[in-house]
Amino acid sequence: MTAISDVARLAGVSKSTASRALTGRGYVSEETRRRVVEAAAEIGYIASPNAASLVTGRTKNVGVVIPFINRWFFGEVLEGIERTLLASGYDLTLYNLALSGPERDRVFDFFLARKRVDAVIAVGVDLSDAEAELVERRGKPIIALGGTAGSAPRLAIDDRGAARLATEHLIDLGHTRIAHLAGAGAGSAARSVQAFRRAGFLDAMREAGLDPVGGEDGIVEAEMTLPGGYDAGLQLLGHPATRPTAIFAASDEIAFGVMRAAERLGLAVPGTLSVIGFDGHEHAELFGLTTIEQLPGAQGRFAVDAVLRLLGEPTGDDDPLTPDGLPDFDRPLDTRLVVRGSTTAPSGRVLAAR
Amino acid sequence: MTAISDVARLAGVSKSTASRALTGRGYVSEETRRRVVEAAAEIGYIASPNAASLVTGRTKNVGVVIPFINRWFFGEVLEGIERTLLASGYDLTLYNLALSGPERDRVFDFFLARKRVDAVIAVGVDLSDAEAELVERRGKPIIALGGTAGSAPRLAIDDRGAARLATEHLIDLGHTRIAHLAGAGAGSAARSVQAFRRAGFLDAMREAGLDPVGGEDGIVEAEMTLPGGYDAGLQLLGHPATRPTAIFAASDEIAFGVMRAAERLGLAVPGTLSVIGFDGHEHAELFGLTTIEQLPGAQGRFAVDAVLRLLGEPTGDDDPLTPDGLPDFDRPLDTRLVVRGSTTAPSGRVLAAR
DNA sequence: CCGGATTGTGGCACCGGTTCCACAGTGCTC
DNA sequence: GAGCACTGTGGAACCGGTGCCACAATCCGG
Repeated sequence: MTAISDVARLAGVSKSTASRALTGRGYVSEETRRRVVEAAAEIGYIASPNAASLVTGRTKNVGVVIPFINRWFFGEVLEGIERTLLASGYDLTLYNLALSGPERDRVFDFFLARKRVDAVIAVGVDLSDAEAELVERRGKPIIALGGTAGSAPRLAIDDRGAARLATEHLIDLGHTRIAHLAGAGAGSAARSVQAFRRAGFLDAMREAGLDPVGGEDGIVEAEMTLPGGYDAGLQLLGHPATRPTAIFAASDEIAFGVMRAAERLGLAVPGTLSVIGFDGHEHAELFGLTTIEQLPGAQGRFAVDAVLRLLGEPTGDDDPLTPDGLPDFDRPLDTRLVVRGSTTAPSGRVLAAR
Repeated sequence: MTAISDVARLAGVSKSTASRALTGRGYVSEETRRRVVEAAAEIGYIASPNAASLVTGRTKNVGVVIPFINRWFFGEVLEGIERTLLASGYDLTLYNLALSGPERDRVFDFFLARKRVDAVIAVGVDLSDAEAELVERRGKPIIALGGTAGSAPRLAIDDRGAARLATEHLIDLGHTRIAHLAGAGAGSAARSVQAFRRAGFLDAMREAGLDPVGGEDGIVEAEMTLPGGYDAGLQLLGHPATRPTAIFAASDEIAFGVMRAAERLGLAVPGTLSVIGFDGHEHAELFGLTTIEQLPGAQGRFAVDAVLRLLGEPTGDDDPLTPDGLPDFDRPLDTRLVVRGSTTAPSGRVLAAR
């Protein structure tokens, strides 16, 4: 266990000079710095971040709260965050936060409130005001990515507008019997991504004067996974009489499940059924899925940039997004409609049947 | 910023007594403990892990090195690790380690060598002896899960034996024209999972006196992703003359890609082509994929248990795996063959064509 | 040539805990 | 009743750095 005092002794300087030489803060002559650095290398000195954090109050560590790891969107975000933090010399502490329950409270009380992280990035979760305040009161900024965290700055796409766009794409193609496979929870949690997408769907339908097809109140909920989409798809497509000619799925994973269900039922996509997804999943191209593309990896990087700026870290980015150097939290993140083979105009046969 | 001295003052005791009362170490009367705990709660005291780590040398933090996040197997492992660590009060610091390159060196030199983590779990990577030693020399145990880390203890399935079993399943069904879609790198990195699976395939083929079909030397390599399997599948299945009747894919994701390629080419699975995968992917059931199932989530928990034992942490597990309380690193982790609809006996037509 | 600014260095307190040691009181054994 | 183990508590050193302050030397402007 080599300490900085060992380095100092070997280099023939005081602890403070050694510290200045190694951190680059304060005045040190070039000659002295060289000697200290050499001494450190010679004995394999590695600074203790703990000791440094204790006095500086900075940990060079960012906490990431994320509800799922094994869903494509979240995995991409996490990868983007990880790479960017690493490049800036920050560690990433992962909290795979369940949506609710005692485990969740524990994460806040026991983990996040402690002084281990400098900031928190909350991905795709809705933190209550109390939860957010618990962290912020301790001087740690929070950035919400695709969710909310009390009144903390929020980076997100325009889910509602994009969902509306997706639905309008189907309407423009001539579909009138359109269903929405909403993400589970779209009805309950008012501010969730699922709820926004559902609202956007309803916006477009209402404006076009169309009634949603399927389900009890016109919308079927599905777990945001491929099997979830499959099950909901079987349910929705099971009865020929009430079958829609087009489906807007709340995520690409749901859409893949629907396509699988359609295949199982012998329904041709897009011949008999058009499907549009949401996310821009990496498999969307291979399966020819029309979708609303967003870029989760880039969003992760973006969130890290924002956090580092809040921490006053130089980001080396000489083109700040706004004059004050902070990103414009009001501007939604980029999305675009990518039209592929899974959507087309409704077939004459089906139109006639209607 | 409340410190333990504030708690001590409020409770009318000394710092040391407050510390003992809160950590539960050493003698404190029940009455005093109660007063201290109350005082702590009253002022919202939260201990600084930094300060504690500085003196105890323990960080209650485990580093996880993992090459991919967005591949099913790794995502599952990560989730399993995360939950288990959290339940034991440990933090998880994530290092999304690329397979090689300067970033990789940086992770070792800059991050892992520092004193931030108590131990390292290396998932699906092959750490060189030098890399492993760099960490172990600092007194931090390493556990390798499904990879290697110098001479560190290793938890893994029997990839070679399981691959052999998968291949034998195809042979038992009567297939003779069998191809293997190996994971990219199976040829180069000798100790990789891909290489073991490839070897197991060759074991079975050799024993049955069969020559592998397809590719230059009888094996086609694929990225271990769905698109990777799709591309390799198109290539392998493109020429009717050399087309195999069965494929053993090195991962389920490759297998899904192959099935998609077969669909594109109009080849029925399993009618014309049998496919067996490897991993037990959560979508395998939905797609009727025969596979070698392993349980990555459980493996992650298992690795954490092993690490906590190495750290001398009581795990509350009163049924240790071996008498010394450490898992049996020589016994391979569980796998089993799960037969579903994607494999069957070769059709007469194809047999005749041969 | 003098005085203030700048550069370079060492000493020391301090961050917030843990732990060792000393000491006092209590209960028990012989 | 002496001796000892055990319980309970406070004082102080210490973990490994950082940063403030004092001090010396050099530089530069007027």
